Amino acid sequence: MDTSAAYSTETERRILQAATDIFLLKGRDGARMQEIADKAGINKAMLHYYFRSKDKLYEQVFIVQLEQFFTGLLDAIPETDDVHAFLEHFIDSYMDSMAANEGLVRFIIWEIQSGAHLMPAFIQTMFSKRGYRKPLFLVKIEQAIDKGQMRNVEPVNFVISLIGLCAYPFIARPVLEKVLGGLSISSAEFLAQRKTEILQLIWNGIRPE
Amino acid sequence: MDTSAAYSTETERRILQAATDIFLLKGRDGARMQEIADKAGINKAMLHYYFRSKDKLYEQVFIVQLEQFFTGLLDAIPETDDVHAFLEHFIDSYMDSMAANEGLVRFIIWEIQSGAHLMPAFIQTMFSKRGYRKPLFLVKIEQAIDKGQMRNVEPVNFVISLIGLCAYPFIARPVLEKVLGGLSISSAEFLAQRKTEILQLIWNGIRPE
DNA sequence: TTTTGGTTTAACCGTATGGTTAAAGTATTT
DNA sequence: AAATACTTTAACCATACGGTTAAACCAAAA
Repeated sequence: MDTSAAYSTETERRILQAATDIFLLKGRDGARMQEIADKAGINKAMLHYYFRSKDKLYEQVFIVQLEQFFTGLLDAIPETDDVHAFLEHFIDSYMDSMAANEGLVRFIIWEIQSGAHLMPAFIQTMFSKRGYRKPLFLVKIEQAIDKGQMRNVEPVNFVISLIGLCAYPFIARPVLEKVLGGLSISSAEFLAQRKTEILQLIWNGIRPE
Repeated sequence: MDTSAAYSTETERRILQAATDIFLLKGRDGARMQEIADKAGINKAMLHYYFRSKDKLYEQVFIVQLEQFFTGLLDAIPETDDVHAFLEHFIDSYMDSMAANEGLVRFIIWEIQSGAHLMPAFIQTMFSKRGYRKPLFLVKIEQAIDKGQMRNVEPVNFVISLIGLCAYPFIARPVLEKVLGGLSISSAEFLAQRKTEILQLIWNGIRPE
């Protein structure tokens, strides 16, 4: 994953890139400043010179990564009013996004399990950058219910269900791949099958009575 | 959570109990041997005397905890042949179990994200203790499909969906509780609502065509 | 050319940590 | 009671780690 976007000096960029690689692989506690420095090919003191502390460096990496991920996610919410097409498109791009970012998924889950302490700051950053708009997703659901296009589900719970169905295989990836021997969650075959199974389950599950 | 079951000496039991508390709370890397010793009220050297190393101690805690969790889970698979009742019962007991073991969920997720390296050893332990039997869950699904009680879903994917729908709120708990301000995932109200939403979604979703 | 200010390096520091050890304590056996 | 084997303790050890510092380096300003 490329993080070099807007960071001024070459050194700063190399640090952030190396820190990203290491933090995604080993987590906050598992990562070592020396290892990051080595990977960046610079002196360890530079890490502190540019980012002050391990915590601050981690926070930077976290914010950049999460921003990229959520930006991709929000941009993937399609505009169509057709419920089936909407679901199909969302499931498709959300799962592709997770399949392509194994390290990032692990990173986010780690952070969440540690209490998601950086989340509020991140949410604020996102809001200030994109401007607040009422969650498009919930609006779409309410509209679809009003139009009788879907059953009267509880919108928030429905979003949790949809995300859960898509995300769970990636969260549980290491166990699943061990238990289901040989199967690869990111393989084209599994992904395709999973996508259609989710779509069918949801589509039948919300069909108006 | 009580872990004292079959451990011989008082000291051994106290160590394991303290280690469980600390590991569930702070994870493998975050936990300190000294802290565990203090909590157990014994000398740090005892940890190594009885469990050799931090890794070995962690492994013991992990196996005991996971065994308790999965035993509870397997015992919760109801015997009924009625699909709706089966689903209702499973969702109910699975979610109650997760709601009551916040620390354990975090612990398992941590371990999974670290690569689930202890899983194979654990699975072997479980098999040797309970004897191998073909997963009851999959058998039930195949039977229900044969009898025309549910749509022709892909069984493994269906299990992943069901588990994902139940587990996701607990996995994402810290974010959800922050984003949905004030809401408590373990509250009776949310749990009840979530259970019925899952059951409805699944039940409608697998209805034969 | 000298000065200045940012950048980089190697060496160093204090501390926390997992782990060890030798000796003391305690129960059990002979 | 003496010997033996197990248990517990306090002190200690080596190392790894995050972080600091003083000096060197280097480019641009004066």
